[in-house]
Amino acid sequence: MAGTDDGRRAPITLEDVARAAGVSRATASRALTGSDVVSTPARERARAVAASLGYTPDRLARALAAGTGSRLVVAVAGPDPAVLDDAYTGQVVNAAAAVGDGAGVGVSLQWLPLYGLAELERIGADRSVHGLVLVNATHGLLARVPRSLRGRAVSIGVGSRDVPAVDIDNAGGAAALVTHLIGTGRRRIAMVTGPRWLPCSERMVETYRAVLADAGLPARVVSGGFAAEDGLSGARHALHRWPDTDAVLAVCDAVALGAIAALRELGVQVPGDVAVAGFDDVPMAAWGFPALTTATHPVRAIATAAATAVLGGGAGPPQTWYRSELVLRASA
Amino acid sequence: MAGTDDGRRAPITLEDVARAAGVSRATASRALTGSDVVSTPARERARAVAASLGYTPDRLARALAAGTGSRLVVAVAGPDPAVLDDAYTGQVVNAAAAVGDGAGVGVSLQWLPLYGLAELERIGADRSVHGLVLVNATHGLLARVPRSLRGRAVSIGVGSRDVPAVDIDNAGGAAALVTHLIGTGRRRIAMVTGPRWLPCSERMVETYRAVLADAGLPARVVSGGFAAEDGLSGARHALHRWPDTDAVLAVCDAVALGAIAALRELGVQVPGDVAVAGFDDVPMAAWGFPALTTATHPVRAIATAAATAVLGGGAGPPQTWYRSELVLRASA
DNA sequence: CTGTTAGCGCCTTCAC
DNA sequence: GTGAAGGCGCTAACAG
Repeated sequence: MAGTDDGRRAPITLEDVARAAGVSRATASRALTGSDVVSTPARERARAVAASLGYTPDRLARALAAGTGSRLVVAVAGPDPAVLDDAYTGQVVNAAAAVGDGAGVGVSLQWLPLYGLAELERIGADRSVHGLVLVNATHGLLARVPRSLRGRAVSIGVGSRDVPAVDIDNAGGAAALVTHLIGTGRRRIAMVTGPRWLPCSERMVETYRAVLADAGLPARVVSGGFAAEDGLSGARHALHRWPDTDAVLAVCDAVALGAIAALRELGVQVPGDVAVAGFDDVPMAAWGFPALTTATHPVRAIATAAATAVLGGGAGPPQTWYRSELVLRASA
Repeated sequence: MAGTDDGRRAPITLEDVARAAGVSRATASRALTGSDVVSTPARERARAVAASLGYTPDRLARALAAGTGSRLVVAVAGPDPAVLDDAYTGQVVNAAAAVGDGAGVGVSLQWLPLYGLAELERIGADRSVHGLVLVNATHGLLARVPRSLRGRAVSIGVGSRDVPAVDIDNAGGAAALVTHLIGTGRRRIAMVTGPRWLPCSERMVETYRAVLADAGLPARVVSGGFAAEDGLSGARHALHRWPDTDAVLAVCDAVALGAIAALRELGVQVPGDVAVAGFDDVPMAAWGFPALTTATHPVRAIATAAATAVLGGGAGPPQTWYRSELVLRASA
C-alpha cells in the first residue's frame, strides 16, 4: 500500500480547511457560517481555501453540534390526512426535495390537523428538524408557530408577522378571469369556491365579489373544495338555484372539470350556454373537452422559493406573490 | 400565550436508558441496534426500559457516529431533469416523505441521467445518505449501483440481484385491458407505448403483443412516452398508418387523453369507432369525456413499501408486484 | 478578534 | 458478554 492515497478520498473536513488557511477550526467555522466576529482577512482566506478545496460542510455534524436539525418538514394543514395525497402537495414536496438535495437536507411530510397545535409544538421541539414549510395554514395555526421556529419557517399561502409567506397572486388571477368572463359577455357568473376555512383561497372569492360588484353584477357563491366532486355538486347546485347562470368560475382546474361534467349531464353546452373557467393550469387542463380556460399557478417555483428561503435561513420579504397568467382556451 | 411556549424538555438519551437499565451505554447501544453480542437478559432489559422511557434514538447522532446517513435519496432516471416534474414522481416522493417523517429522516430528490454513473457513485459516497430509492431504473443503471449501497437501495420498476424491486404488475394490468378490448369485439388494437428505454414500461408492450398473438391478432405498436402529447401524435400516427384501427391502448392515462384528443380532431367517435384505454387511473381519468377506462396503479402504496423497505434496512423480497385492477368506464 | 477546550448523542474498536 | 475510551465533524462556550 503506497501511503495515504487509497483511491477513495476521504471527504475534506473543516479541519483541512482550517489547516490550509492557517487558522483554527473555530475561526474557519466562524468564517464559513458568516459569524460577524471574524476579521475580514481571515474570513476571506478561509472562504477562498474552502472553495478551492471544494469543501462541503457536513450537515449532520453541524446539526448535531448546533442543535439545528437536518430535515425540512413540510406540514400540510387540513381537516384530515387526505390532504397529503393531493397533487398540489406532491409538487410542493417535490420541489422542496429537489432544493434540499443540493444542501444534503431531506424533506419530510406531515399532516397538520386544523386545530392540532400539539403537532406544531412537537415540530418545534424536534431537534432533527431544520425548518418548516407550512402549507394551507390558517391564521390560528400561524399564531401558534413556536418561537423556536421563528426565522426558519415559511408559509405557502397566508403568512403572519413572524412567518413570511409565498403564494400565487390568486386575487390577481381571479380578477383577470372574472374580467375576461365579463368581457366576453357573461353577466350571471357563479363561483364554486375552495374550502371556506382556507384563507388563501378565500382571497379569490373576495376578488370575485369585488370585481362583480364593480361591474354592478350579482355574486353567486357556492361553497366547494379542491376536488372534481366539489365541482360536480357545486355546478349542479348553482344551476339549480340560478338556472340562468351563464358562467362558472371554479377555484381550481379539478373543480372546473367536475363542473363541466355536471353541465354535460344537464345537457348544457360549454361554452355555448355556460362558460367555465378554472385556476392552476394543471397539465390535464389542456386535454379535456372543451379545453379549459384557466390561469397559471407556478406551484413549483413557489415551493422552490419557500424551501430556499427556509434553507437559506435568511428572512426573506414578508410576502411574495407570484404572478398568475391567463390561459385562454375553449371553455370560456 | 398558548402555543408559543416551547417547553424544550431535554430529550431522553441513550445515557438515560443505560443508567435506568443498569448497564453501560455501549451495552444499551448494542441491545437496541440488534447486535448479536449481547446477553439476552441485558438486551431485554434495555429494550423494555427504552420503550417505557419513550426513547427515540437521535438519527443525526447515530448517522454521524456510524457513518450511515440520515436522508433518503429518491433518484429518478431519465433523459433530462424534466422527469422530476412528473406527477408520478410527486407521488413517490410524497409517500416516501410521509414514511420518513416518523423515523426523522427526510427525502431528497435527484435526477439520474440515463448514463450518469458518476451520480450513483456520488450518492454512494455521500455520508449524509441513508438509503436510495431508484425510479425508472434501467438494467445498466442497476448494474452500477455501488456496493456500498447494497442493502439500502430499492428500485421502483425493474430490479436486479442486488437491488430488490417494487412495482405495479403492469403486465397483468395490460393483459386485463387487452382481453377486455378483445372481449368487447375489438380486433385491430393499436398501442401507444411509453419511452422505449424504460424496461418496466416495456413489460406492458410485451404483454400486449403476447395477448394479441394468442388471439391471432396483429400488433400495432407506436412508440410514445408518458405525456399527453405522445398520445396525440401516437394516435394520429396509428390511424394514419392503420386507418381501420378500432382500439387504442395507451401506456398511461395522460397518453390516453392525448389519444382521445387526436381522435376527436379526426372526427372519430370514442368509443363508437375506436375504443381507448389508459393505465394508472389518475384522478382526472374519471372526469374527462368520455370517462376513461383504465387500470389502477397504486403508486402511493408502492412508494410507501419501497421507502419502508429502505428505512427498515431489511432486505425484503427481491420482487414485489402490486395488483392492477381494471376500471371500466365509458371510453372502452 | 482568535485559539483552546468541551461537548452534541451515538457507535465501535479495544481491553477486560 | 461487558465496560471504558476514542472518535464522527462541527459549533459554542470559555479564556487569552
